[in-house]
Amino acid sequence: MGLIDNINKLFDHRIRLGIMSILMVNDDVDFNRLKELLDVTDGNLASHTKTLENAEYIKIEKAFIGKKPNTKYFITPLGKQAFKKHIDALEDLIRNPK
Amino acid sequence: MGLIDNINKLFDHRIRLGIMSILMVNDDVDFNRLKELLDVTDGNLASHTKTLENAEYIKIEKAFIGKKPNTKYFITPLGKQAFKKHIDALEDLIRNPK
DNA sequence: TAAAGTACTTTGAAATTCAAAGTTAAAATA
DNA sequence: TATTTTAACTTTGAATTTCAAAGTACTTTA
Repeated sequence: MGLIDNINKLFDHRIRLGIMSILMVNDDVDFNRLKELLDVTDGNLASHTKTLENAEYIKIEKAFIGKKPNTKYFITPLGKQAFKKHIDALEDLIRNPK
Repeated sequence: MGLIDNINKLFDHRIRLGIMSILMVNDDVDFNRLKELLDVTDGNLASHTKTLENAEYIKIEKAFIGKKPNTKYFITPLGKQAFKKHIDALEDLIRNPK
């Protein structure tokens, strides 16, 4: 087994890493806020959130705030767990690469 | 400026992350040892080391050990600096994503 | 009713990744 | 001496990923 096997491929990507990091510490974040924090285009953000959603690492909630449609993202328990494991693997790799 | 701008794209990739982590704590590591630690194919390892070499993050040294050719990899000061910066950005992102 | 905003989905091209096969040169073996 | 093996790649080509831009559907505001 290689050293990097516990590093989650889904989190190899900076944008997805950013999304997860943000969702780890914020109960909910909406589309535009994520877009602004990460400085990405709509389509790009949408495809990365979808990737994380397919893995059931995040979930989506749509609602109207006043008159405007609003989409919020949440991290799931599975996502939280996977992310923690990834961070642990990262720390391990960096501190302990034999 | 987005949250993830200080994350180095070259280190997004698990194999390159692994190579750098290993070279951060080992003065020199040879091709076969890297291959074994990371559990990758020859061609795959060669292309990732080349990517890091092109960025001048690592350097190569060829010699014969006894009768056998041997290739050693080292991290450069630039690479060390870039990697530290990346790790700091990662920590920042994870602890502080606003 | 026309224009603008939200949150996408689709598209298509470019970039990246990978294993496998091929290469080169030296070393060991027969 | 001829053949095989080993190290460390390079090349190839296919699959996958990434991305911005364009398109979509619905809603609100002017």
